[in-house]
Amino acid sequence: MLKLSKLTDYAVVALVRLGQKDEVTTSPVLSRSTGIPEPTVAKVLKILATQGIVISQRGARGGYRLAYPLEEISIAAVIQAIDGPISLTTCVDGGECDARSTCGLGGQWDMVNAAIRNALSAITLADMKNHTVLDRLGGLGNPAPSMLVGPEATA
Amino acid sequence: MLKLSKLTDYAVVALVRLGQKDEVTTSPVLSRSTGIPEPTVAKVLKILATQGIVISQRGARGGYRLAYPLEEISIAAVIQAIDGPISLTTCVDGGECDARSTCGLGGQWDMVNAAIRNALSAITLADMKNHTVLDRLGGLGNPAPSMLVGPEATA
DNA sequence: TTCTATTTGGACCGAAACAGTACTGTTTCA
DNA sequence: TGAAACAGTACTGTTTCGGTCCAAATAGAA
Ligand code: FES
Ligand code: FES
Repeated sequence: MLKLSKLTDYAVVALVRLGQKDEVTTSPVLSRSTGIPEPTVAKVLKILATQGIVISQRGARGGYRLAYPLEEISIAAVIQAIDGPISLTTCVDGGECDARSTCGLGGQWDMVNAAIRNALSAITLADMKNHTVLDRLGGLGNPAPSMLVGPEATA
Repeated sequence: MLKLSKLTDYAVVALVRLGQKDEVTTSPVLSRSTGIPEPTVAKVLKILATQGIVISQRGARGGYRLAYPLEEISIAAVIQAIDGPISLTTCVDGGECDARSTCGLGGQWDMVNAAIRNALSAITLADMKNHTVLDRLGGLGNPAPSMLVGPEATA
């Protein structure tokens, strides 16, 4: 469905919430303030900690805090942290593709990947919080001439 | 992993191949010329047919042909046909999200979705075939200030 | 006209990835 | 020393995905 995992969704919510106070916050507290079930938010935070996006403080009175200001954390970074690398297709770089020899459109996918990566890298968590995405980008990048073909395919 | 399904990958390959001859082609033929396993390419074509991207002709001497020229079929359209709608998160439009009330960043995801949709809509199958993506877009849209934060997260 | 070869159409099934949960161990502060 | 909080791992149920199989339809030949 080309949708990012629910975990990533939660991660963004949690991170934005974290960025609102500049102090360590525990998983239970974050769970209550975000509405995300506690075990889940804990898992997400753990992953983000290993990826260096949040800094953890163990022990009593411990918790998590952002490793960078919201302005410096891009959506792409969060997605990569949770879901792994952003490569749309299997046939990139060292990827294996059954049809490699006959396919014809060799590494064209890399271009598509780059396009998406760029789109996601241009949006920061601060933008998510402040609703300023359009401003910063000056209008969502390239015009995009409608969806083309668009067999309304909304099914 | 934010990767699109292998089926979509195959779909693009098959469609580009289809666009090279302006005549009906059968699944077995396409399978041989693309290297994609026959049952799989058949399935892909079937889906594309229901979505109106290719036109099917049943019976003996039947096969498939493109419903539009390659220039008018965007990557986004193909993805939507195979993988369903492009909505990165569960909490869009009518989507359900557990944390709706407390999350704070209401419909901000819609913006992200739009960004991706635009990036994908700007690339057509003809671009894939001719390697002219960069030309048409004048440089992949917005600069994208590095990945930001980029905890190399390539794991 | 009938029959058959050919090709698409739709249903089915097994495998893999994902989300969520639970438990145990380690660290820190009061 | 004890409680609080994170770290890591392992397990389980569910969903999605990739692949296979059989039935309906059409064109052409007999
Ligand atoms: S689609 Fe994989 S090599 Fe072309
Ligand atoms: S993340 Fe779902 S409503 Fe905000």
